[in-house]
Amino acid sequence: MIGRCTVWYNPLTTCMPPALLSRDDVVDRLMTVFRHAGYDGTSLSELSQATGLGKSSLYHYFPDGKDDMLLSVLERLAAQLRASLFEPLRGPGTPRKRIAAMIRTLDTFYVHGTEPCLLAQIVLGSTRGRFRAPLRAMFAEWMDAITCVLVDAGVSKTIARHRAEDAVVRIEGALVLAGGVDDAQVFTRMLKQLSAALLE
Amino acid sequence: MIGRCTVWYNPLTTCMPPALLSRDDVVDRLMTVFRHAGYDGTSLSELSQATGLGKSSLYHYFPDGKDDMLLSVLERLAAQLRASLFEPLRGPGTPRKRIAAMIRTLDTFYVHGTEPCLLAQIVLGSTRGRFRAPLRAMFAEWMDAITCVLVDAGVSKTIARHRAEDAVVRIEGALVLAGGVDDAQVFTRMLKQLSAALLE
DNA sequence: GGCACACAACCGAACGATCGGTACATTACT
DNA sequence: AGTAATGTACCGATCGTTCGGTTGTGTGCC
Repeated sequence: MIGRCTVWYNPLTTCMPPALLSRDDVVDRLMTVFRHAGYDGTSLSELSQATGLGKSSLYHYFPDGKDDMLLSVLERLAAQLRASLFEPLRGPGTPRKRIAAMIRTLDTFYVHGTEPCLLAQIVLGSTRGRFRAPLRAMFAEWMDAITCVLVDAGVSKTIARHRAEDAVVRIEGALVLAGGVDDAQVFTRMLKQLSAALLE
Repeated sequence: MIGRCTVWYNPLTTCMPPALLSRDDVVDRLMTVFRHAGYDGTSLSELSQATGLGKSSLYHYFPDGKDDMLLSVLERLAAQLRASLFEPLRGPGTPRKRIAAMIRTLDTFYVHGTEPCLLAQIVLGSTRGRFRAPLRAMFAEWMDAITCVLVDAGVSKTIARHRAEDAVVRIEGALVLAGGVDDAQVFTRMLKQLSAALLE
C-alpha cells in the first residue's frame, strides 16, 4: 500500500482526505495528468501534487523517473483497455452486441468526447520515440480485436482489417476535432454511426 | 528583412549559409519546430537554433515571447491553408477535381503521412485554452470549404456538413494512427478512399 | 559629399524560476 | 531489528525572459 493512513498524512501537498492508495491508484492519477498535458507539459511537481506523494516517494516507486512513470501509466492503460475493450470484443455475444459494448465503453472512457486520448497525446510530443513500442502494441491489439469481431460477423479478413483501421482513425480523429472546435458532439456523432460503418 | 547579408552572419548558431530571412521564413522555421514537438516540447533554444536568431532577437520580432511566436505561426498557417486548401475548394473547377486537388495538397502538406499536424499538436498539450480561438476558426473554415464543394456537387447542405466533419476527422485521425503505428500508409490509404467517401 | 542622429536588427550575458533528479536522515510498519 | 516509505534539502541544468550594448542602415541637415 502506498500512502499512510494517518490524519496528518502529507499535510502540505495532498489535496484529498487521508486514504490508502494502491499502486494502481497512484498510476491512475499519473495517467489523468499525462492524459491532459502530455509528457512534455507535465512536471514532477504536478505529478507529486496529483498523487499526494512527495517527489522522493515518486522516485521510490518509479526509480527511473518520469519515463518510468509514463511507462507504468502506459502498461496500466494497456491492461485497462485489454480488460474493458479488447477482450469483450473477442468474447461471447453476438458481433453486433460486442460492437455496441465497445461503443458504450468508449463513450464512458472519453467522457462523451470531452477527455483527450493519452495515446494520441504521446504519439505527438517530443518523446514519441521512447514510447513507440507500447503505443504500437496497443493500437495493433485494438485493431486486431475489432478485426476479430468483424470476421465473426462474416466480414472477410482483408475488409475487416481495413474497417478496423478506419474505426480507430475515426475515434482518434473525432477526439482531436472535438477538442479543436470545443464541441464534444463531434465525438458522440461519430460514435453513433460507428456501428453501422463497421457492419455496413 | 531579417538577417544581415554578410559572410560572418551569425557564425555560432546558424545552421545555414548566409541568407536573408523574411519574417515569413522565420515563422516557417518556428512552425516546423512547433509542429514536431508541440508548444510544451519546444524550447526557445531550439527555436533560436532553428531560425539562426539569438534568443533576444526572437524577442525583437515576437515581443510577447513564446506565445507570440506560436500565435504568429498559427496566423501564417491559417494564411497558408486558406491559399492552398480552402480557396481552391471553393474556386473554379468541377467538384471532383477540386476534391482531388485537396487530396493532393494534403498529401504534400503532411508528406504522405509522415509529418504531424500542428493543429492536433496544439489541441492536445497544456496550452490549448490560450490558442482556442484560432484553432477553432481554422477547423471551422476547413469544414466550411469542404461543405461548399459538396453542395456544389449536389449534396444536401446537412449531409455535406456531416461529411465534411467526417473528412477532417479522418484526416486528423489517420495522422495520429500513422504516427502511433509508425506506418505512414495508414494516411495514404485513407486519402485514397477520401474522394469516394465524400462524393459517395 | 560629409556628418550627426535615429532606429531597426541583432547579440552575449545574465536573471529568477523551475526543471528532473539525488542524498540522506527520519518515520512508520512488520 | 529491519525494511519500506517519506520529508528535507539540495544539485546542476535548463526554462522563458530581460538587459545593456553593438552593429549596420537609412534620413535629414549642412
